[in-house]
Amino acid sequence: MSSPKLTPRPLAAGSAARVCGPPTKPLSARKRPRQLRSKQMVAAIVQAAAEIFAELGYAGATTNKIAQRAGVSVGSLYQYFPNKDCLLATLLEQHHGEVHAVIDAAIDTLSDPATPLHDGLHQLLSDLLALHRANPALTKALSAAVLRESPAGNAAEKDAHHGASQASRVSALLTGRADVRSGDHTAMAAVLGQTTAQLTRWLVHDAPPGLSQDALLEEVVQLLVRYLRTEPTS
Amino acid sequence: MSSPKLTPRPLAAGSAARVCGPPTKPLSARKRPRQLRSKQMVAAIVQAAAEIFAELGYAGATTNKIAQRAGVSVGSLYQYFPNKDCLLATLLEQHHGEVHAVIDAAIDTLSDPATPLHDGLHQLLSDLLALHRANPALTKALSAAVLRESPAGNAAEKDAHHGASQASRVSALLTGRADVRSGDHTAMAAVLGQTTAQLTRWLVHDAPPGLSQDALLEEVVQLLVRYLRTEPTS
Amino acid sequence: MSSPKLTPRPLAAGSAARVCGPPTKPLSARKRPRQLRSKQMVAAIVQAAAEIFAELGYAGATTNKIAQRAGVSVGSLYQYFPNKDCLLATLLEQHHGEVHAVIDAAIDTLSDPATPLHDGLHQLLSDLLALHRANPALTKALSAAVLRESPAGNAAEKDAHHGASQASRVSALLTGRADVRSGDHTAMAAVLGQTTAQLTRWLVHDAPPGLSQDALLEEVVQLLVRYLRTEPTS
Amino acid sequence: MSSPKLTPRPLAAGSAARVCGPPTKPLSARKRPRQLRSKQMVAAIVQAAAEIFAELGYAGATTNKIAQRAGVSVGSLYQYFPNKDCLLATLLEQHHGEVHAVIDAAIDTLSDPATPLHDGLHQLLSDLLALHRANPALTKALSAAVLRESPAGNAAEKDAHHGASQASRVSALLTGRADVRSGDHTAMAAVLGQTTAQLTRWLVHDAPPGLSQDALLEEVVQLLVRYLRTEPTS
DNA sequence: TATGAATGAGGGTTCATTCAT
DNA sequence: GATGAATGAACCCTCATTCAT
Repeated sequence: MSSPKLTPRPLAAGSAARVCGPPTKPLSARKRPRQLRSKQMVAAIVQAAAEIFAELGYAGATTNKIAQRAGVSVGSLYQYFPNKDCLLATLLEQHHGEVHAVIDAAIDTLSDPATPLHDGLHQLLSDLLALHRANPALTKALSAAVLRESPAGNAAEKDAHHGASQASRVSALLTGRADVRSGDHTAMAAVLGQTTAQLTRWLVHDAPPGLSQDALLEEVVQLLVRYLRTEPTS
Repeated sequence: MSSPKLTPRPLAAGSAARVCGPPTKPLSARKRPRQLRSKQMVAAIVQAAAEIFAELGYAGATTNKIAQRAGVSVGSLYQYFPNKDCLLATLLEQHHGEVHAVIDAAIDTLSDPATPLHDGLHQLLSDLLALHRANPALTKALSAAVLRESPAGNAAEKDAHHGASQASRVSALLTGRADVRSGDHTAMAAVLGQTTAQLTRWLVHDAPPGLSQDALLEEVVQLLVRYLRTEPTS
Repeated sequence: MSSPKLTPRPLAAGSAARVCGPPTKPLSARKRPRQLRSKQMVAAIVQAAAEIFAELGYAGATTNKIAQRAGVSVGSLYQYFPNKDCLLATLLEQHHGEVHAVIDAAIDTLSDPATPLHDGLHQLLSDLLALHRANPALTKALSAAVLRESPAGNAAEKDAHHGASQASRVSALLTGRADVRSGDHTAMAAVLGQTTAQLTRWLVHDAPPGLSQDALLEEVVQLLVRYLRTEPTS
Repeated sequence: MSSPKLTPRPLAAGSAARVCGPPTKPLSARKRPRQLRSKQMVAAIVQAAAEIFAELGYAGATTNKIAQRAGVSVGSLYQYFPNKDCLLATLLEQHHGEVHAVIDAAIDTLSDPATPLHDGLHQLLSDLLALHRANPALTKALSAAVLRESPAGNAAEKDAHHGASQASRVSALLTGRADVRSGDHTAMAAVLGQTTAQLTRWLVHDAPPGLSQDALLEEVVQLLVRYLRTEPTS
């Protein structure tokens, strides 16, 4: 520090290479009951972390507060999450999983040529908004945390990987749809993805007052639709 | 690295909401020379803060390091910036100033009907990118920091205010241009602004590898142009 | 690890390379008063450390306790001693200094051929005993601490170096005295040194009950004298 | 590494001075098999403790690591050794047992007037060195640990007791040998014992580089022989 | 009796902020 | 004003020990 130090710590103690997240070791049937306790404990900790991060932000959160909120001792927390960063990584992974699920669903929907571009994108954005609105404070805290240098690169990488595979699916989707204009579909998919992600966050966390959310949502949909569609010819 | 305590020190009595930034009090002619020293000092501190934040991020930066880099004592730093957050706020304000200047220029350019939408927007994005690229690490650190809860709400508000006035100018601009489709120009201006801001950040800090920056930039321009323009009729 | 440190911990906690001991930077005349305060502070901390180590041992001692005993804040302690080990190293260095002074004096005394071997050695042992008896608990704690792995190798090295130079002086001394038998004086000096050091500790800390300290001291002197002297011929 | 708290946990009521070491309670014939398991378990734990102490030192060792190395649960470890210190005490006792065996052998050898003083002492030292060299790291760790305050006074006392009986045997031996000079044989035995013990440690753990171990060993033998023998008359 | 998850006091260290000089 | 030594609350994390299973 690792010290408690940096990412090092000679850590400091806490070494760099430590793997994150609750261990998912295979276990004998004999251990079921403990296993159950573990699961519950991990769940409680993760839930508590989500709450505390949402309330105080990553920096303001302390492992002791999280443990307390979870109704658990710090020691137990550290049994399952070797350090604070791993708590964040876990939450991030979870969040990314949800986001990716929504996106996958949208990809599926839009893979059907019968689905109008507009409808598919509207659905996607609505779902993402719903996701964020389920716990706005948390998603905000997570957004803030990812920007810190090397949070839990682990989660980041995992997400990047998954994101990449989705990007190619989206790219293929664009190519496959007749109502999408030609162009560099790879680049377009990337722009599409970022725009969706960023504007969703914006709508949830910093929506300009005085404008209806629905109207703004529709605007964003328009932004995307008009970007993608073939020029309507007379 | 202690966390940004929400209630750090027992607040000194009567310091409910300390104002940020270097004091700009009017002063007697007698104090001119000191005034000068002050200016230089403040400048040195701000510069040092920019460097340290860029290098270590907001959380990793310490007021002592900043003071040292500035060649000044911590005490002096605290004379001009009542706390760490104010340093951030100042940097933020400065950055916002630069951004708004670029935007204002773009508004001016696009106010000329002779300027093609595409060209004006391309210029805007190029300039913003240049701005970020001048010190990517810093702008990244600032981006990360703004998301923390209550950074220096002060700066945020100031920016919001200025942003609002710009938004209405943009709105008017849209209304004034014949090549912009009709619609809720207020909402469109907001979407336009956010998209520009977020995608600029994206291009500078997280551009997807394997795609040319220029191509992506052009894609973003397309995104905006197609969003705004009237449908091209045959 | 820890918080978002860039150069982590790890720190393991407290990195290896940190230099120990109070800083001895040259300073302007202007800083005299502070300098004085510093000196006093360092002295108080060292004294407190000596007491606490003596009372609780190295492991049982805490930097907070030491700071408290010194009437100083932990922060100040860390201003002068970057970590706990350095406190130990300082104490060790100080102790070694005293020991070496005593030894140097004995070497000088015995360099005079007129000084009987017995008298010189008796004096040496008496002085060393007095040194240990001045603060038996501390010297015991120090003895215990040096054996820990890599305490503050710094001090150890410094001592080794000084010790080596003394060893060669002793070796020369043996060679120079007519009443010392011939032999491998280098090895003899080493044996002499170790025997002196170890038995001194023994006499102070673990003297067997029921035997007079004086008698034991004389025995040790005999041990050394008989080891060194030429065989008394009839 | 937490320090050896002197009053760690609120002492369980009525556990004023917990006895150390594996319980040696007499048991029914029925329990034989368990008895066997116990023996093996204790042996495994002791062995593991020896390894871990040797590798990490007393302070660096943790009961969990020891249990793991022994292939046993912490709980089991605590069943046989009420606390960490007892592990140390056990190891110490074991080591002392071995040392005393060597010493007893030497006493026996030297009780034979036909055995030259030199040869007997040389044998003694050789054997002690071999003992230490069998596991230098462990003996070093043990040496370091004994110096801590109140290690397991238990073992210390036991050793002291045994040591005392040996001391008197040695004293008698000295008195009985014609080639040993007259004097306070009690004191001489004590000095002899300590010198042997300390210099043995020294030779194994801190032998000065550049000098042959054999030569040093012979020097130590000389030290002792010359201390004890009657003056060789012409 | 064996297990190992759970506990939680306490440790070393950091750093925003103050204040005597 | 300027300085920087001093402060001390708080942080992350460890590990000896307990106890439900």
